[in-house]
Amino acid sequence: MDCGKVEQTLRLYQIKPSYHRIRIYQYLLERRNHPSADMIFQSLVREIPSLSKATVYNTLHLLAGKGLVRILGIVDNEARFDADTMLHGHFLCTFCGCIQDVHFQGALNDLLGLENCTIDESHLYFKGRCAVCRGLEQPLEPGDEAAGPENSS
Amino acid sequence: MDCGKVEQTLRLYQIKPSYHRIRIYQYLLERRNHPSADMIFQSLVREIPSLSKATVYNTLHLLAGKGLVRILGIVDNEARFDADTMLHGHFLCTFCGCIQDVHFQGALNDLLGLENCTIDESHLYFKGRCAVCRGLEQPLEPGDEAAGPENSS
DNA sequence: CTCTAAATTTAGAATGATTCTAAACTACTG
DNA sequence: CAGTAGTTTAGAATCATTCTAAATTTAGAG
Ligand SMILES: [Mn+2]
Ligand SMILES: [Mn+2]
Ligand SMILES: [Zn+2]
Ligand SMILES: [Zn+2]
Repeated sequence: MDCGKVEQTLRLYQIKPSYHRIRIYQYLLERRNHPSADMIFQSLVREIPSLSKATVYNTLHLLAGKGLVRILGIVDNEARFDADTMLHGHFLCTFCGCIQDVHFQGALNDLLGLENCTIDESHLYFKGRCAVCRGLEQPLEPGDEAAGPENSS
Repeated sequence: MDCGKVEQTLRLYQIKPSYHRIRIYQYLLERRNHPSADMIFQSLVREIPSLSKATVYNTLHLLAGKGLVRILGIVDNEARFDADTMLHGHFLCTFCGCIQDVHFQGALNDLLGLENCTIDESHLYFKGRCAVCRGLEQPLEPGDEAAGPENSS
């Protein structure tokens, strides 16, 4: 992913493209892991030793507030982040911990009870056992970044 | 809600119906607030002064494990609990904090990418501003149990 | 009823993700 | 250079949840 392009996008969304912000957003765009704040921090701190975890949180919330990043509540006690803001769902394998994108066809025609509500966000989550983990007794050795099986889509 | 009926249901699900378990499950059945563990604890500890928060957590996880309760991840940093295990979605008003049930018509025909996965749980969440809070500058004074507007369904 | 073992409950400590705070640093302006 | 706003930092604070070990209750046997 081109760094200049990342910078442009940030500017487009009224975010001053500081070095840290570029690197954090770039990380999200390149790895489609749906990482936690700590996964981002651990990966980037190798190259940016001065990086603070507070900066990661600050930046992620800034990006989310501007609509560049979505916050997933699919895992207990830990936020996950996704630079893909198109409407799509997610599947969490409770065996290996991987999170896959789920695109769907068809739609919910009517949402009973929300007629007079304003909807800002929609989240569709599934949990279960992924294709790789089906039939396994032990989860596969997790990769460096806990990616689990590659997303097929 | 009849206490004997609650007891029966617990037994049906292989849960020994201790006094605390009955009261906690009964709370969930009567109030359809989608409460947090702490809301349950604060409400019940008035009548059961010896009640421990650990018991609330223990019981909720026991009930969830047996399929009598669903755990909602709709609110940041706090689990919410629902004794309604029928498939339905939820709407969180980010203004007043109420959580409403959302029943839907239509369905997702195909879930692309999950062909070889086992799905154990599905969650559909919406966030926005509820009918009562639309147009308000300040959220309504929250009720004792943070119920927000009554669920219309 | 009494005795034991298993199950349940309890208080409080520990955990861990996230948020807060105040200081240090950087980029820009004049 | 000096001043200001914006950014980053380390570490403390917060708070829901989990853990632990002891106390209590329950159920069954004698
Ligand atoms: Mn995604
Ligand atoms: Mn519900
Ligand atoms: Zn898996
Ligand atoms: Zn509301």
